[in-house]
Amino acid sequence: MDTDQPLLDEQAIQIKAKLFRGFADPSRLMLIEVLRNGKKSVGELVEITGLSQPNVSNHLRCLSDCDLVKKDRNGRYIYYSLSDKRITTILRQSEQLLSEVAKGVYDCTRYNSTNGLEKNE
Amino acid sequence: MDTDQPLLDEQAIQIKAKLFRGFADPSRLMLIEVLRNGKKSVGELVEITGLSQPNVSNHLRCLSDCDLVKKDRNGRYIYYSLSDKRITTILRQSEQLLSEVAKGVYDCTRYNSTNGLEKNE
DNA sequence: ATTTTATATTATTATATAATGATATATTGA
DNA sequence: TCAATATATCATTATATAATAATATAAAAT
Repeated sequence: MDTDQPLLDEQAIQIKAKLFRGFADPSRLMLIEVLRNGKKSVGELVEITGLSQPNVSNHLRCLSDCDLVKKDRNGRYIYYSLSDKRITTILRQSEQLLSEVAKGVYDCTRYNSTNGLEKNE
Repeated sequence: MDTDQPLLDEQAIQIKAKLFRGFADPSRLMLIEVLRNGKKSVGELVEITGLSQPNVSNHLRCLSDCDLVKKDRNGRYIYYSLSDKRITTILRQSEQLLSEVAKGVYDCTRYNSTNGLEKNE
């Protein structure tokens, strides 16, 4: 057994996991997916996603803190957009991966969140 | 305001978010990172990561259910390895993205898990 | 200045899930 | 068969975090 592997950089792991958590929530991911089509105001995001306004706002703040989206105020509207096109690349590649492993992921019971996709009307 | 966007495919979002949750936990991500260097038995993974054996086993089951890793029994040992090289690609691209947004992610306070990196001795 | 509209914040509650401890199930060899 | 080793399962507990409701702030228009 080879226990003398180069040590794992725990900080690097932590931060990478944290990055993925940005994509790992259905509501946040939905917002990101919508933003792939170009910038949107908070109100538009609320309408399109059906999420509540505070919920959208909270997730946007999270994504913005993580520099995954950037904001751009125009009058009373604040337009959000993806900060980096690598985000799109990662999403595209995940879709390709999913085309292989979708069934397994679908059936996976360890986590099975049903949050985030209820309408608010 | 354009509310007549093509409807979001909620099932697709759910499953994609679920895929990312595979990568979103430090312990699981650590296992995946180790497996980037080639297949390892459960015992080796326990040693290398410092996680407890049941914890490793649980996470491996999760990853295996999701078809992100595959198992290969050899005598009493079960060797795990990454199932698809797209996983490596996604990880590499996330590293690139992180090189841009690392500070934001690091500072992000919305989620701040400190789990998963304690030793078990 | 007040009202209206757009967005953000905050405290609270509920839920998902990670870690642990105890135990069970292989597999091999004596 | 029994002991030893390797891995898996399961119930429990603890924690992280998503959603909500209520409220606050900011900008523009009247």
